[in-house]
Parts: sequence; C-alpha cells; structure tokens
Amino acid sequence: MSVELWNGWSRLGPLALREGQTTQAQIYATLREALISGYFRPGEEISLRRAAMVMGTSVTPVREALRQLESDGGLEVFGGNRVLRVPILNASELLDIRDIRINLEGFAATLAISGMRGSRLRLIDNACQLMQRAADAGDADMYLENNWRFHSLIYEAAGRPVLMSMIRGMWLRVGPLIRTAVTAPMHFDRSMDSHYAAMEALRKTDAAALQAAIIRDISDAADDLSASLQDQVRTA
Amino acid sequence: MSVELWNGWSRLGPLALREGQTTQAQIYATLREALISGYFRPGEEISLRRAAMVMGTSVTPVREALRQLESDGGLEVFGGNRVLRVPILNASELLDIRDIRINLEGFAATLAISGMRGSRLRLIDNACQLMQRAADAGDADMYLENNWRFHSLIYEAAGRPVLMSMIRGMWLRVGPLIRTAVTAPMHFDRSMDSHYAAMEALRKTDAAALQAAIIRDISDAADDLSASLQDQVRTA
DNA sequence: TGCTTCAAAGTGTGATCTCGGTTCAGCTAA
DNA sequence: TTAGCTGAACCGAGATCACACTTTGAAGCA
Repeated sequence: MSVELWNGWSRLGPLALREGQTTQAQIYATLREALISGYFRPGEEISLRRAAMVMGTSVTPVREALRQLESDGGLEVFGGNRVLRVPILNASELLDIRDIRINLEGFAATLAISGMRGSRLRLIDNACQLMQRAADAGDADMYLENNWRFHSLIYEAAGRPVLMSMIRGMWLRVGPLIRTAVTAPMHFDRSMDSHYAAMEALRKTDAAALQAAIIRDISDAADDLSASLQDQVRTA
Repeated sequence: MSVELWNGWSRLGPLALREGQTTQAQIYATLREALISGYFRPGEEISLRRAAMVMGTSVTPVREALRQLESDGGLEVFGGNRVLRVPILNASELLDIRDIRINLEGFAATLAISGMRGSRLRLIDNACQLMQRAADAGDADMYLENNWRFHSLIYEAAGRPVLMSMIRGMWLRVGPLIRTAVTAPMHFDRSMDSHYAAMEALRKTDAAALQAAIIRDISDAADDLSASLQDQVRTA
C-alpha cells in the first residue's frame, strides 16, 4: 500500500469527540462528507485498522461506519480479501444514477418553489456567487463545496426528509468522480449557466423552469463524468 | 419486554450458515426480507442480544446488520437507550415515500418494457395468478410475498441495479405497514385491478399504460396505508 | 393507598483478541 | 535469469468483555 494512495486521509484527522453522538455516527458523517467532496479517488482502498488509527479509535466503530457507507453505495468490497474501496463506476451505472437524479432532484425542484422563503433564497444566491468566484479562481474545492450547498438548499425547501436522504445518497456515489469532472473543458461555464437559470426560475417562482434547469445541470454533469470516466480508465 | 411483541421472530430461526457469505450479510438479508414481508409490526423493538440468540451468533454481526438497516430507514433508534425499533411512520413521511415510489417505480416501469422477455413475462403472470389465489383465500402472507415478486420482476427488467436497490429501500420502509393495509376494505380488489392492467400493458408492450397502472397501484396502496396509520395511532 | 427509592436486569457502545485468509517481498533452486 | 516457494505482514470477521446508561419493578415509607 503506497502512501500516495492515502492522500484522502491527509485532509482528515483524529476525531474531535462531541457529546451526544456515537463515535460511529461521527466517523460515518466525516467519511460521507469526505466522499461527497471528492477527497477520495475512485479505487482508493480504505483499511479498517488504518482508518481507526487516523481517527484515533478502535476498529469497531470504524467498521460499522464503513459498513453503512457500503450499504449506501459509497464504498464497495473488492477482491478476495474483502477490502473496502471507493467504487469505480462504469458507464451503465453512471447512466443509472443520472436518470435517478433527474427523477428525484427534478421532482424535489418542483416542490421546492412553494417552500421557498426569502432568507433561503439569499443563502442560495450567496452559494451561487461563491461558486462563480471559485470558478473564476479555478478553486475546485470551493466550487464543489458550494455546488452541494446550492443544490441541497434548494432541495431542502421541498420539506421531504426521505427524498433529501435519497438525493444525498446519489451525490455520495458520484462525489469521488466529480472532482475529476470539473477539469472538463468549459465545465464551469456550462454548469454556471444552469445555475443562473435556476436562480432566475427561483426568483420568478417558476417550478417548471427550475426543474428544467436542474435537469440540464445533471445531464451536463453526467456528460463530463462520462468523459472523466474515460480518463480514469486510461490512467488506470 | 412482553413475549407478544416478539412474534416477528417466531417466523425466523437460527441461521443456516452458507459458505461464501458473511454472517452479517445473511442476517441483513434475512431481516430485510422479514421487514419487507411485514413480519415485524411498526414500533416493535429489536434487541441486539435477543436477535443474536435467535440467529445463533454473537452480537457483532447482528449489530452491523441492524446498523445497515437503520441506514436504509428500515429501523430507527428510539429513546435515550438507543434501542432499535421498526419505525412508526407519520402521514408526511408516508406522503414523502409515496411520491418517491411514484417517481422511481413509474420510471422503472417505462424502462421495463424494452427489457421484457417471454420467460420473465410468464413469471410475472404466475405471480399475478398466485396473488389472485391468495386474495380469494384471504392469505395475506402469500399475497404480500407474490406482490413483491410481481413488482420486483417488472422493475428488474429495466436492467438498472442502482434504481432497483432504491426501490427495494422504499419497500423496506413501508413493508411493516402493508400487512395492516391489506385488511382495508376492497384492498385486494382494487390492487388486483391495477395488477391486471399492468399485465395487459406488458402484453401490449405499452410503456405509458404500464407506468399508469403502477402509479395507480402505488396511490391506492398509499390511501389504504394512511387509513391503517389511523388504526395504528388509535390502538397505540 | 400512593409515592419515593433503589437495586437488578437489560440496553447499546466500544476495545481487544483470535482466527482464517490474502498479499507480497525476498529467498531458494532449477 | 527466472520460476516457484516461503514466511512475515496485513486484511476483515466474529466472539467476548467492560462500561455507562436506561428501564423497570418491587420493597419501603409516608
């Protein structure tokens, strides 16, 4: 196991133990955020013992957290040794996920309009501006963070917790790929076009237009993800 | 803890250890099927040690299986003691789940037409007939078993594993309620109407008609579930 | 009779240990 | 030089134990 493969852990550290939450829940939340943010590369292996060492706990809570992530599709077992790794998606799985996202996030968008308040709209607008700034500066970290914030703020307005958790599950699966997708030519520009269209639809409280903008964003992203899939195979 | 609450376990027994599968995976699969089939009532508590005793294993694999089910929404933590129990859904969660099902299962239905083969169609027809027979005999167990088989056979024809797993997750959440829903007046008749409509659409390879039949089935079931929700609150 | 108290039983959580298996570097022998 | 072997290191899986906490029910008191 080369150290280079473990760069995902370099952004993480020992757990800052908070009361009222189980260790397992904190590890799960930490790793899920890391996966959505693309800290781990597709194919990167996650070892129980090493993870426990980084987190400063025993393997027991780590195991349960990783098992949960496996159940969510954020990790997969690999090889005869049953090592857990970040899934390497193929084209058909990507298509599968894209269509689910179009259905669920498109539906959430139509519901979001009626649940939209001024304060939330300002937060969404803020996230949109920060994305633009990140795109101008070429800051992928800042861009991805605010991209998730932008979308989740919209979907949360739908007031559907179960729907929200399913959407989050989809982002967990594509997270590790997104970081490579943003390097696609013109990705920022095309993506921001959809985001501005969504903002306009939100201001006009036009549910159909918002849904269309969201669906276009997902479709464009899926195209770039497919392209980065080729790179991934080529460099593997 | 009264023994009466534990009737869900009476249908389960010690694990028949199969090779090539981890104990944890077998426990998870067993309990998920039991939940989908409605063996456990909403609010029923699941204890690690008791479950381990029934399964004939230690608590470790049971713990991971239950944690996974909690992550899927099939179980929830309850009270200060963090006991796991079968979730008691409220009306808004039911609405949330219904709409997700309409989106995902409706979408899967449209895809299923092109992936349909004669052999699969015969299996679906068989499940439909068994459902009718169970409805005539008032056999809820047999009805529910073939209901899930009927629907899953259709959705699997879409050839979308991720979509399929998300649909299964939704059934896991409503499973414990369905058993009480089938006692609703005319439930069998209305449900079988939709099923026959689906069969006809399958034979005509009419995607739109199949989608409409599935959506109607889900909507009707949701109405009966809401009604059974009232009973649940009243008897609690 | 009704209330408080307290101990026993039950709960999940996390750490530790053993086990069987895989992986891989380094050595031996052809 | 290379094919094959070997042993150390590492992996996850599962059992067991200690611990803190909650629940519960019966005893004891007002």
